[in-house]
Amino acid sequence: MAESLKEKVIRAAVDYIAESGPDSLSFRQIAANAGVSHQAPYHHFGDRDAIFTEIAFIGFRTLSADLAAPVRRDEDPDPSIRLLERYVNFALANTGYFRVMFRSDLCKIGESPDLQKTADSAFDTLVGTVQTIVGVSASVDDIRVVATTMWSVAHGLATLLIDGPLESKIGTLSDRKKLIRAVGSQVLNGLTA
Amino acid sequence: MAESLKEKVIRAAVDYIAESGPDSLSFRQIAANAGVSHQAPYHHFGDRDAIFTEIAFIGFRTLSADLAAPVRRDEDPDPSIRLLERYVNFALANTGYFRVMFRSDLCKIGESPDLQKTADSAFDTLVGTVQTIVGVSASVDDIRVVATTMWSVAHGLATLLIDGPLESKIGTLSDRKKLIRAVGSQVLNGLTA
DNA sequence: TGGTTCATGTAGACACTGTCTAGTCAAGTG
DNA sequence: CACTTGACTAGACAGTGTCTACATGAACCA
Repeated sequence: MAESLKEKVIRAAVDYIAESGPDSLSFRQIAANAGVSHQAPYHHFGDRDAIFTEIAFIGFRTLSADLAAPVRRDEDPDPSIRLLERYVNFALANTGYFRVMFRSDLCKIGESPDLQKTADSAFDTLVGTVQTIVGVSASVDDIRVVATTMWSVAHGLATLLIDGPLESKIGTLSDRKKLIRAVGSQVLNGLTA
Repeated sequence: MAESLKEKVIRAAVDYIAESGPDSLSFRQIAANAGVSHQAPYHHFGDRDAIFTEIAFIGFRTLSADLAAPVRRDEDPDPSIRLLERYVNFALANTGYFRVMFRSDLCKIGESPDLQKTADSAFDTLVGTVQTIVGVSASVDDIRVVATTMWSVAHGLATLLIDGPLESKIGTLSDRKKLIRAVGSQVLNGLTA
């Protein structure tokens, strides 16, 4: 089946966002590139925000699936490092989605129940992984703190890698895979202490 | 001395960005609010990007000063928790600046030597603090990894707090000061292990 | 079969935006 | 005095999101 206009628009938008950010994204330009009138996309998305909501939705669904996927052979055996790696790799491989997912001005998570549910499920996957790390006997507060720590590290590392300032500062250690694992084992020390 | 138009424009822009993000910021609106023609601000800033560059510049200068400030009595005695607290507090108290500083599409750090220098100095302050934590005997690679970890945690925590999804997930622990210190001591475990 | 509905598209208009260009006006300077 | 300079106004332009009206063709049903 041929790609529908809706899919075409999303793909073009995500590609553009990964390249140049969401701000200068022009609906009309995308429509023109697709060889279609400037109003055609509006039949699939109510307004400009709706496309960002859709992009965030797909993004959270993909992230959730990535985090919950079965362990592959080439991944780190430690679950917390693996979690960090998967989160950062998702962000780097899906920058167009990632850039939108956490921009509260672009997609109002609270206003779309579907989006809210998908975002929650991604977070639940993360909490579930954390639970296997700290053990079932841990208190609710402990789990929350560990989950927040893990999420912060992963999100911060991903953001800093994507938005640039990190790579240029870190220098020789900028081999990403090595850097991610080094940071992961650093944090891991704290979790198991 | 009365506030100049340039200062007025920056303050209005930062206030707006903290409230609604940088995307929908309108130069013309700000000019109108200041009771001035739509072209007046352009006399102080070459184009739309120039104001973001200026905002980022002030932001990095402030962050650098905050991180390097002498220890106050009400702050945590542990230097790494204090670093985390200061970084996150800066982001929460200066959201308008923070939102711009790490948006590579808004302010091209590399294109402005002044901005580059200020951003570097903020990072150097961070690395300096890390050095006092891990000790002078640590290897360069170790310092880099620890600095990256600290920066990632701080940046991720700040971003997640500002952009929303964290507060609603963490629930009872959402008292920010407590949360920040809990995450800090979690990571601290890893650094000192 | 013929009429209706509906998804999917086109086209024109509107207000708003950043930016370009030209012009105004007062303060300072030789 | 003439001239420059800094700070501002004003008009025009193309590009944008959005509103509205209209076209078309497939699906559905009496």
